[in-house]
Amino acid sequence: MTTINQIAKMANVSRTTVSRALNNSGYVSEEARKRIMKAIEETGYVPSEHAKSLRTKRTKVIGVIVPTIRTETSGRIVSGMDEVLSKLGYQILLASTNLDKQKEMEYIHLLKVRQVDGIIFAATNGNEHLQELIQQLEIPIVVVGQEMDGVSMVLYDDYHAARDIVSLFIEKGHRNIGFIGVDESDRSVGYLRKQGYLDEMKHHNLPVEPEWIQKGIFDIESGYGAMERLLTTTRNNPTAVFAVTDRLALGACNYLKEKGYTIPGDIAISSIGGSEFTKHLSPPLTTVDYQNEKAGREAAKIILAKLSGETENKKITLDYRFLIRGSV
Amino acid sequence: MTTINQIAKMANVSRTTVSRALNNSGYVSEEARKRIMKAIEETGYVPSEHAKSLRTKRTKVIGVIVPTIRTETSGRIVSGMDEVLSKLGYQILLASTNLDKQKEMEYIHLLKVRQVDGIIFAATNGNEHLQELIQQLEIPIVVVGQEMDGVSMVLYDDYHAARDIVSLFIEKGHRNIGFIGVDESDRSVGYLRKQGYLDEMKHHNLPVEPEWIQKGIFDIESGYGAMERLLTTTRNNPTAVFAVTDRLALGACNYLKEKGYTIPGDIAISSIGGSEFTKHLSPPLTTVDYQNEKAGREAAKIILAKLSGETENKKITLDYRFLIRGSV
DNA sequence: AAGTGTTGTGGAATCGATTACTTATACTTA
DNA sequence: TAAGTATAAGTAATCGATTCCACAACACTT
Repeated sequence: MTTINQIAKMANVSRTTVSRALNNSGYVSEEARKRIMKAIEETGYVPSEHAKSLRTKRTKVIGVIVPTIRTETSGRIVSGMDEVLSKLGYQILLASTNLDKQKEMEYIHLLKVRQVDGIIFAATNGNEHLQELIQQLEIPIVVVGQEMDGVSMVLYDDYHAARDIVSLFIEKGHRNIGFIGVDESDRSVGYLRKQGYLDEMKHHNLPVEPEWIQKGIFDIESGYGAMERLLTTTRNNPTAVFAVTDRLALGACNYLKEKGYTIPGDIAISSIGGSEFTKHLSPPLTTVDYQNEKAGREAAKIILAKLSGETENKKITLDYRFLIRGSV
Repeated sequence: MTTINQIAKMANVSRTTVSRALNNSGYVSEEARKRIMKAIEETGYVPSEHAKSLRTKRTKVIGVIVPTIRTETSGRIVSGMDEVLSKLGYQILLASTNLDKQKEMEYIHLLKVRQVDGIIFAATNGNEHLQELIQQLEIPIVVVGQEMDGVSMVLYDDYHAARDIVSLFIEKGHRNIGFIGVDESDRSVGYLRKQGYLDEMKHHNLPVEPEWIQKGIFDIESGYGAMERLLTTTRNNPTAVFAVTDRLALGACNYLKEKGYTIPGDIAISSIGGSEFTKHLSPPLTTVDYQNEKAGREAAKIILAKLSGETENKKITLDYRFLIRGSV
C-alpha cells in the first residue's frame, strides 16, 4: 500500500504539502501540485480512511440496523437510504438483528465502536433499555417506523392507514369486520394499527366481537392460523378482515382458498405493506403502500442534515398510497 | 470518548499493560487486571477500531457488492452471509450497484480504500475491465453466482437446473418448448441457462424454432412482453415455456391470464429462482430454489478461510431444489 | 527602511491503539 | 552460588493521515 509519505518523497515535498494538495486546504504551488498528482497517478495511491478517521473523527459510514434483510420492506428502506447516502460518498454498515431484541442493543454498541457517523434504526422494538441506550448515544440517530422520545423519526401513518382500510370495508357494506394483528408491544404495527381499526369501528357504531381480533407473528403461517381461528371460534363470522401486514394477509388468503371461501365474495381482505407480490395474487390484494424507499431516503436526509450541524430533532410522517384492488 | 490512555491512568498502569489485558497477550497480574477491568466498567470504554486497524491492518469488515437489495434473492444472499460473519464479529459494508456496471468497479475501489478484510461480489457482470481489477486486488475475494478466472466462487448449477426443467416438460409430453432468457453477456443467467435449454432439447431431438427464444431484462414487465412475442410471432405455438427468472415467469403468467390462456392447460411454465412469492401464485409456479442463504453462508465461509491463511481458490457448486408445483 | 500581507513550505504534535524491546523481580536448578 | 527462566510491567516506535505553528521569500505600502 502506498502511503502519503511515499508520495511526499516522490514529489519531493513534505507530507504536509501532499495533504494540503489532497484536501485543497492552504497554499500549494502549481508545480508542487503537479508533481504530487503525477506521483499519485503512478502509484494509484488512495489515502487510508482509518488514519483519516483517527485524526478527523469522521468515517463517512452510516450504521443501519434492520430486523431482517430477507423481506422486501427492509430491502426497499435500505435501498432508499443507499440512494441518498452513496451520492455523498457515505457507505452503509449493515446490521441485521433477525428479530432478536438482544441484538438490537449489541449492534448499537458495535456500530459505536466502529465510530459510524450516524445510526439509522429501522427495527421494531418495545424494549425500554434500548430507549435509554439510544438517548445517551452521542451519535446522530434516526428511527424509522417507530415512535421514540428525543430522537428524529420517520413515521408511517399507521393509524390513519388502518382507519382508511376499515372505512373502505364499511363503505362497501361490511359490518362484521375482523382484525389480524401482532403483539401490541410493537407500537406501530401492533398498537397503532389496531387502534385505528377499533376507532373506525366505534366511529360507525359497529360492534367488535372479541373473537374477531386475532393475533399472529410476522409470517405467513401465522396469518393462516389467525384466519382459521377467526372463522372457527365464533358463529358470527366477519365478512371482511384487515390484516396488519401483507404476509399475514397472504396466509389468511391461503386459508380461505384452501377451505373454498371466495375472495372478496365470502370474505374481503386488505392489509398494509404494499409488497410487490400483492399485485400478483388472485385476486390481487388491496393494500396500503408505505413507499419504503422514500422512508429510507428521508431518514438518510435527516442524518445528513444532523451531520452538517442541524441539532433539532425532526419528525416526518409519510403519506401513503392506498392500492385498492380485487380483494375487496 | 474514553481512550486506552485514560484507562491506563485510572488503573495506574501503562497503556501497554491495558492493551495486554484486553488482548490476553503477555503477562498481566491479577491485581492489575482487576483495576483495569474496573476502570473499563466505570467508563464504558471500548477500543477504537480505527486505531486498531491502522496498526493491525485488519478491520473485521467484509465488503459486499450486490446488484440491488430490493429483491428477495439479494436479501437472502446477504442474510446468509451475515449469519456466518456476525458470529465471528465481522460486519458487512454494503454496496449496491443498482445494475450500473460502472459502479461495480467504483465500489471495489471504495471498499479497498476502506480496507475491508475481504470482498464478496454478487453482482452480475460481463465487463472484462472488472476481471482485471479483481485479479490485481490483493484482498481476498469471493464471487457468487458467476464464473470468473483466478478467484474463489460459489456457483449455482444453472446448466443442470435448466436441463432439469426442460426435461420435466418433455416428460409431461411437451414438444414445443419456449424460452424466455436475458442477454448472454450475463454468463450464468443468460448463457448457461439457455445452453441447458438448447442441449436438453437437442438431446431429445426436439426442434427449436427461433421465435421460441425470447429475451427480456430482469423485470416483470419484460416477461410479459416476451410471452406476448412468443405467442404472436409464430403459428407453431409452444405448449410450455421456461423463463430464466421467477420475475420473468410472473410477467409471462400475467400475460397468459390476461389473454385467457390456462396454466398449465394451454401453456405450462417454470422458472429458476425459488422466490417465496411463487408459492402463492395461482397456479403456484414450478421453480428451482437455489437456496440463496446457503450461497451467502458458503461465500462467507470461504472468505473467512482465506482470512485465516487459506490461499487456494475454492469453487463450490451448490445443489438446488426443484419445486414442482401446479404450473406444469 | 520598516512594516504588512500574500504565498509556499516544512517540522512536529496528534489521533488511539499494538508490539518489539528492555528492565526488574522472584524462583528454579545444576 | 551462578546461571537460567517465568512473570510482570514499562519505554518508545509505529501505523497513515491532519493540522497548528513557525519560517522564508517576496511584493506592496507608507
